[in-house]
Amino acid sequence: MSRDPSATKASLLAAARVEFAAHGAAGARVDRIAERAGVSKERIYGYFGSKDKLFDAVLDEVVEEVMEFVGAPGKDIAAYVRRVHDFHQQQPDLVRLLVWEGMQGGGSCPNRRSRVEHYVRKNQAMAEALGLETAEDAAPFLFMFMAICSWSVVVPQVARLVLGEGIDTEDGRDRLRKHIGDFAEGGVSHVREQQSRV
Amino acid sequence: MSRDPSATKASLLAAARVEFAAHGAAGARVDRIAERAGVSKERIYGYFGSKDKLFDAVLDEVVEEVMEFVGAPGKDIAAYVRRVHDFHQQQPDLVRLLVWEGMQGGGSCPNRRSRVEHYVRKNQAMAEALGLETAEDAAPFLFMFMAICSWSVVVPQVARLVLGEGIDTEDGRDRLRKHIGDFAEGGVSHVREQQSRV
DNA sequence: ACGCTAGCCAACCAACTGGTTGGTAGTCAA
DNA sequence: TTGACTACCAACCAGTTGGTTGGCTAGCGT
Repeated sequence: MSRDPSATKASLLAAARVEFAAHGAAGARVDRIAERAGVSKERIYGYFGSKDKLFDAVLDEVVEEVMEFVGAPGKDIAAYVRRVHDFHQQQPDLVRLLVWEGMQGGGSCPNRRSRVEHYVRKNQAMAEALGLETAEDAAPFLFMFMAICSWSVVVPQVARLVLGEGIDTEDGRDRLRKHIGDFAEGGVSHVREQQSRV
Repeated sequence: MSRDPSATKASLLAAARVEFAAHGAAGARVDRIAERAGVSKERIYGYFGSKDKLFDAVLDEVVEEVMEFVGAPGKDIAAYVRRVHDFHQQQPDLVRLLVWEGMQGGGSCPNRRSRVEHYVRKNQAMAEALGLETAEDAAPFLFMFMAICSWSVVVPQVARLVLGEGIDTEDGRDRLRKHIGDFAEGGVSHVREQQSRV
């Protein structure tokens, strides 16, 4: 074969990402990953040590990636939220990986350091956009945004049940998109009002 | 043994609920369910036919249950949302089962009929509480509420990362609780403003 | 040219999976 | 009591799993 370690590793990582996003760490099959990568599964153990460590590596990579893709929030918070929503809709991998991790994981969190750092930066950007003093003040907003932007990829069946078959249409998706943006905007301004009233 | 079919069935159902909520349909182990129920696993096949059908039965039961537990929304929408949030926090089973279903399921939705009915009723109650004309208008709000109320049980690791270790404390949870209620309230009023402006 | 290291794989393994089977024993009607 | 029916279980089965092993070979330094 091509005998190119870094290419093999990358191929494995890419295949693992598809598999893990689809089935989670527990449901993923090592053989399928190897097959999709066009490599012997032994290489997984050679390079990553174990299935779980491979999962961590994939998550790391994706989290890193998202930093580049979604720009910083601006003044128009509804637009930003709509952008995030679009991103998750088109590229559900990140959300799915995070949800798998949250649902299957035993509470331990690999790569804590770098991930905390990542969110601190996001919170700071958010604080600036919202005109808040500290990153901690912005955190709950970021969390809410993630929730409303991700929900329809996490429980698509519930979306169909609650919102009707309409979400499978262009028009239905647009309506939800708009709703999410406006909802977020209203949520932010109202919470800020409440807080400043103190 | 006790030789009481309905009791055996109930025991199996209860054990399955714990197992499925913890690991999902795919990750659940039939042997563990049987063992926890104190019954031979053959009974699962005798009563329910298959692992997947047992999952559906559990989901049915839980969805039915939640109808009783969470009361109807009133005028104070923030209070209602806080109540829902508390419910999910204390009893994560329903959310977890729905998320497993959404993440693992192939799009097919068992018991569609009764579930659609369930959400139609919820949407109607919501429409009434919010003073909206139709159930369809209320649906997106219900969906948003579910998202923000469930998110911290779906991705607890992200919650800890974004919001800081504080959420593991009484105080931190209270702050998030309040934030969610206010956020929802603001979201509702702002979206309604936008809509009436047309 | 030669040896040595590292990338790679086919074949293998023990453990575990969902699901089945043959048979035992309570229970109820006659 | 007998016979039939149903709840039940231990043992079993074939297929699959994550992970390992022994050996082959490409490519580099010498």
